[in-house]
Amino acid sequence: MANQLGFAALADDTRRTIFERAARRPSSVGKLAEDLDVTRPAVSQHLKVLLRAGLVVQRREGSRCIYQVDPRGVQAMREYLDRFWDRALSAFKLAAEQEDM
Amino acid sequence: MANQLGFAALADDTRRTIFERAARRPSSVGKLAEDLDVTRPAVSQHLKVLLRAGLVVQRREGSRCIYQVDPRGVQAMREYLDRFWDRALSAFKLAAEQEDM
DNA sequence: CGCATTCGTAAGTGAATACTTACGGTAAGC
DNA sequence: GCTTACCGTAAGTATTCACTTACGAATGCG
Repeated sequence: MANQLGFAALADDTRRTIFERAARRPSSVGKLAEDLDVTRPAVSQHLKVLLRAGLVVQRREGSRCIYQVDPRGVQAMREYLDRFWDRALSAFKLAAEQEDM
Repeated sequence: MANQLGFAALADDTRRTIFERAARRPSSVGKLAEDLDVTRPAVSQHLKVLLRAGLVVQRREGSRCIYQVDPRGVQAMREYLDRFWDRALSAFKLAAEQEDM
């Protein structure tokens, strides 16, 4: 859930902005689309991607749809990345040590 | 240096594989392309993206070009992500507290 | 010098994707 | 019931992007 999808979901500028807005406060689609140089349907599609990546959750409130960050997905993504960097750096250090010999 | 470029650089499967190989040991382009289902020029192009993201560095060795992980870039990317997740989660918690009142 | 190795890049192609407009469907207010 | 607000999705388009083949430049070796 938190690997390829997560990277791809946050690789887009507009989508990352939407995610950060949803993190600031749970908001409706129309609210998230305000002052954003893309149309509301575009925001809907971006939210769909963030949903599939497990980074946000949705909740109906009357006729509006509220999106907010899913802390579990964020946590999972964060842990995956920590392991990712750890592997990269530990392998690098190992290679550096072998270089010295 | 470590934001949009970093996300986009690691969003691609092939590129992430190449990065992990370069992390395991400094390698030439041809070595990185071995047993990879893309051609060597494709690997060259991927390395260019990783370079611009500051995740790897290159060094000439005779006629070969050795690529290895840049720990500074990795560290910078990691710190950027830590702040990114922290902002997202802290805003969520703040919103959750206001919800309780 | 001739030839092989290694690499980067230009040019072209097909697929993914970010975006738009148009439309239908559901909930709220009169 | 009718209109309005809010939203998701289908369809189409333009751009991005990952990939290939073809070529030229730089290094090493005989």
